[in-house]
Amino acid sequence: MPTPAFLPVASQGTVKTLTPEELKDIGITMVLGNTYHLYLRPGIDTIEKLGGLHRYMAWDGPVLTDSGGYQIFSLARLCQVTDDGVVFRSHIDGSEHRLTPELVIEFQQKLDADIIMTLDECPAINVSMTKVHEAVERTYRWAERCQKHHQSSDQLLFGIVQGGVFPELRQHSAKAITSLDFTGYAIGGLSLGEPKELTWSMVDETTPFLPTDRPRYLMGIGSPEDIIEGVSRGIDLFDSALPTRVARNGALFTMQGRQNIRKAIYRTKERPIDVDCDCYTCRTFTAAYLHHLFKCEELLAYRLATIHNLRFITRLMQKIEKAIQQGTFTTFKNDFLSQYQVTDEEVRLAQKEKWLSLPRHHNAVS
RNA sequence: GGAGGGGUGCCGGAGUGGACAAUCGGAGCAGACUGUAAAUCUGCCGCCUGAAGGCUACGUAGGUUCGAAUCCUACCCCCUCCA
Repeated sequence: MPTPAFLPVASQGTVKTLTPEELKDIGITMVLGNTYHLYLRPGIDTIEKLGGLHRYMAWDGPVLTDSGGYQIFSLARLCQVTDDGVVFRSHIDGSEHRLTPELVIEFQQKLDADIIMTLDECPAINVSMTKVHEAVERTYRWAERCQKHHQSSDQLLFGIVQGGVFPELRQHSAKAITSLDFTGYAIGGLSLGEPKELTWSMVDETTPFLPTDRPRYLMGIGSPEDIIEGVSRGIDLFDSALPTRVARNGALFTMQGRQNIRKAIYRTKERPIDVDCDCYTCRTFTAAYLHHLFKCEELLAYRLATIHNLRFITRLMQKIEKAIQQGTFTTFKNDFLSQYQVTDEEVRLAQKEKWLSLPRHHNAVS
């Protein structure tokens, strides 16, 4: 069973604001690139000519590239999905492009990533069961084509399970995708706005169908509390833009939960943002100084905050690993979650209300 | 001494008889962010209140009017120009 790992997002060939050296110091082992973004800019061939993504971004650790399936969802206005593939308009200049399962495999080969993903269709969370069903079927057919087209033996190809918030579709997709022989299996299409309980129940619908001897990758999950939940459900790999994005917006992870460094109470706080943390930021600067940098929109603020949040996550992963080895994971989980006070009840209910108010044809929540 | 311009909420700055507690910025305060079109977005922001509602407000003091930040009179202060 592999050690649980978190991959920071480096869509454009960079974990925003950090150098590879800093990532190493923080303890990051693998990063996530994005085929869609790198295809549009600078272009897959450009990166290939320059020696592949590792050399291009000066990162000698492993790289996992996402296929661009998520962008079909997040840039839906610019995309049109057919059985053949996706026709989309560039969000940069409006030019038209086409992505197919085969092209996506070729692109990722040219990028020379270590782990690559099949092209999947990731529908928005509030679409009808019929549409999600279509997406599940298409994702399966695309997975088949990706696998057929995948020749390189030194690149690991992962398949992706879809199914929205519908238990039967999750199961169906999991069975279908695992009928194909992939090195690892990902659970996609979650954490798109649905309530947490639903996210986890969908994970629980899926995992029983995944082979126990292959890594399981929960895509797009990356808050501290969610990583712990995921690990407790047998997930090995996580990625998310959350730790880094949230950092740039002033939200910092601490053992007592997420804290907004721009809050007035930090103006004069002489201690580091998280006294338990060993990151460069916490070793060197007071919360008051960080607060000031954020207020002034100084560029250093974003770097220091990103360093801290990523270090918080890598330390969390280390603690998780240790707890698993010692057989004390459940205790660790309970201790962590009780200390790391997640969103309060009021906020949770507001989120649920928001979710219930979303337009949909079939409501998966009873 | 004369001529002209101006004084609006924490700041800048609209408004120039009713739809104004007052556009819009900024600052301030709080919240969100999960396979990154994000150094982004949202809310609050005179006082009292959870809200309904009420109260006090546009330099000061009077006045005109059903009604004034907006019109009139006087005064105070600031800026520019001429002596």
